[in-house]
Amino acid sequence: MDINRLTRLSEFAWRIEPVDGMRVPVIIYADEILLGEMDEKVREQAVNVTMLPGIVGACYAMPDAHWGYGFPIGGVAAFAPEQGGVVSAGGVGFDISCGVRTLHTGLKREQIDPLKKTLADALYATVPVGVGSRGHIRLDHAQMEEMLRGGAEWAVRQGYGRSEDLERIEERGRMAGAEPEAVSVHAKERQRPEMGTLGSGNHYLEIQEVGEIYDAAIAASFGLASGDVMVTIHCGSRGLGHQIGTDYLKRMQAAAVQHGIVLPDRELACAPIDSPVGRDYLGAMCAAINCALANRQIITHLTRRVFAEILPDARLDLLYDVSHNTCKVEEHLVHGRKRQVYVHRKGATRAFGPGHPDLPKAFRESGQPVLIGGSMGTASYILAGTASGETLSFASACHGAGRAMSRHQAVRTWGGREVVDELAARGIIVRSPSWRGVAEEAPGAYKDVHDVVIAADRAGLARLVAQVTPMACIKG
DNA sequence: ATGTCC
Repeated sequence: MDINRLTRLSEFAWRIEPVDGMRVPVIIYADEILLGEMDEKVREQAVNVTMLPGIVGACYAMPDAHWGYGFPIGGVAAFAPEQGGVVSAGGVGFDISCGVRTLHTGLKREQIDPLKKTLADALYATVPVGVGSRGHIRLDHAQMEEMLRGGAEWAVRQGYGRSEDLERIEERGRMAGAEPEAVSVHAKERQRPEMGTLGSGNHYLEIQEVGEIYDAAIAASFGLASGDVMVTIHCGSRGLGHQIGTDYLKRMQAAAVQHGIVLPDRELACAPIDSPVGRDYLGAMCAAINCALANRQIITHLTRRVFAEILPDARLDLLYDVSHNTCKVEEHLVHGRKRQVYVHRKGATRAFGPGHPDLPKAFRESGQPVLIGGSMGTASYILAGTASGETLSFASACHGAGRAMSRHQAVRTWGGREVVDELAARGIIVRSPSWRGVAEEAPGAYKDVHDVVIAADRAGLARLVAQVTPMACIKG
């Protein structure tokens, strides 16, 4: 990105003034190097978003931002319904409520190391992974409706997990406002065989070791110490969320025309929050959030079953579960006044700071855990929400490394077998049904996640707490 | 991300 087109606010913040149809500014959080590597498309897309009706504050880009469908991935934008604010399917993303949850095994590296291969094989055999992977659960119509309304709370009721898990999930495991009737029959049919499956692309299940600690007090309050072994699950709402995205994109294109909304880009299709299509989408999207929460809950249950057989002492207590593709109604300060706004976070993690009333007691002092997944074979990071994030980004932070190279380019550059061998030489076991998938996800195809989280920390979006490094990765 | 093109 051309740095000369931006006004520098600080070492880690850049601004584009609102001109030519922009209703609010764009603010990008990144250091000069990350900004230099960022695609011009991020600037163009963020500028386009500021032209949508009812946008408030600014359109924000996180340090891991890259080119997405309509909205940049790593983008945050909030809209006010009383100002004709809109909701956009492209502003949430196709993998609705894709997210990350991290579990504490309660074990140290030395206890896991001799059984790493056994665990990787057993997890790979138990958790369905890959394109079109199918699970063992088949929900009938009534169960599907209950799942879409109940989320992880429903999953726990079905025996997939523990009631104490729910405290450690955004929305306490159940997103209010879900309307299963706003979800097409086709979307539900696609989801029927896919409950409890990991999917493909950047989704994974990883065994990780806590490495460096950056904030000792918060790490201790999260129960993290160097050498501890964690399990992280990264996946979303599978076919259901994707189909909802497809269904509503079409309806929103018509709705935008009908409501006279001028779209700078067709991909920004949207509908007023207070309109039939807008309300239906929000109901369907909340149902997809519940689907993703239930999905991660079932995979957690499968993971615990595997550990119970191999390492019966493993606790696998849930640290936290975050979603990074959502639109949520939240109260935020807009020009110094508290207002209810619809915050789109696409490839951006909610990062509520200390004292936020929606956080469970365990995180009232520290701020919520912000889980940042790296690429396969690189570190992941655990951060904590800050008070400053509220005014900087509607309490949002980055979500991952962000691609530096297209999938196509990655496949031309590496072979899957080569990537697996290289990682094995570094002690990282990879199990995947797809060599191509592994090549697409080669660590070199991603930006350096370390630079991304440093930028997020220095910009004040979230506070660095701990680094975790991979031991074994089950890859879709 | 995705029954990687209805």
